[in-house]
Amino acid sequence: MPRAPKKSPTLAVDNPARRRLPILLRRAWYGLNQAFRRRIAHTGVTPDQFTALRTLMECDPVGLPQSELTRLMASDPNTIASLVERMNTAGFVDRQTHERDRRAYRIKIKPLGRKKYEEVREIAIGLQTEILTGLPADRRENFLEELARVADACQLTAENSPRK
Amino acid sequence: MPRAPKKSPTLAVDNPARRRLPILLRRAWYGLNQAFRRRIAHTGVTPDQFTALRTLMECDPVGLPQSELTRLMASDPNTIASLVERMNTAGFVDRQTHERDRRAYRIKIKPLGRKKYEEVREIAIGLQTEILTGLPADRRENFLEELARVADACQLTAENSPRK
DNA sequence: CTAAAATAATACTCACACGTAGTATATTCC
DNA sequence: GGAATATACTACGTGTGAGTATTATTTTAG
Repeated sequence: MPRAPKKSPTLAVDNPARRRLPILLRRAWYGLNQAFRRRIAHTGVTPDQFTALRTLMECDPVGLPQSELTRLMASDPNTIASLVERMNTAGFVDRQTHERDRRAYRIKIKPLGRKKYEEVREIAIGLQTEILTGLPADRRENFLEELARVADACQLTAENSPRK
Repeated sequence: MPRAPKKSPTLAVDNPARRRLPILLRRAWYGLNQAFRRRIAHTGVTPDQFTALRTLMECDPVGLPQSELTRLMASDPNTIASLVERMNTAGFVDRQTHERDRRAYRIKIKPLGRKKYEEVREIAIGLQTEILTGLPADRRENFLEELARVADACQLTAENSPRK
């Protein structure tokens, strides 16, 4: 027996008539990042630097090893190395040799970094709130839950797609 | 009269205990992009180049002005200029002066570009399918619909956050 | 205990996001 | 029709993402 006809004819997942995950993710991320960058440009902090500051503020009792910061930011050791270097130059963080592992650094946020974080955080909260008004209030938590699942899947797939 | 207690106490929208949109979007986009880059590295095409190829394939009767490509990719004129230059050097596209506006270019996809597009497209479809299995099948369309709303809101907010 | 493997970071490279400033061409307004 | 304005693009600089290769140190295996 043939399958029952579907409500919509079967289209390839990349058919322009359909909603496509990569395109939507790209547009959402670029838009959010761009809006954020513009709104915080006057503070001298970039979006990625804010991510690092937030990570340090939330996880920092005595500072984080650079490798741990890399992991928490779902980023790359090279990227974080230069990011931390700029933030060190800017006086946002302090970079000391790790006390038990002399290969490693321990990154600590400095008072100026805390001050910048608090300043930018207000703007970040406003922006996130503004964006989420695009969804009905009773859909938001569920949407974020599903987005978290997709994010997990993306990260897992990246880890399972080796460099070669 | 005080407000009735809520099921969960009210947390700031950026409280680490909550799901946060910027963090999830960042993780999803970086993961997806990284997985895609690794899987197509052997073709010599980058994720952004594939986005350009797709845009040209889907909208191209006689080629697109560079500014139109910029708009469709939700990107920046400078970024697209260098992207197109690399793709021109690689032989994926052709860049001619626009026939009616001598300031502008007309970007056309070349046979090699089409071939690369078809090759990478298969991988892109596989990846997108793989990621979406992280969501129950009956949730996918709705999720994409809501993500599209969020993407719209992000893009709109970016446009309304002027450079200065 | 020493050789091999794993780990933390760096250096160099390219791709790309995007800001500012400048050039060339089009359009508009008086 | 000529000046002001708008548009399409380029040149150049900074910040960031990420791959390869290399160095220093730690851990592990034999």
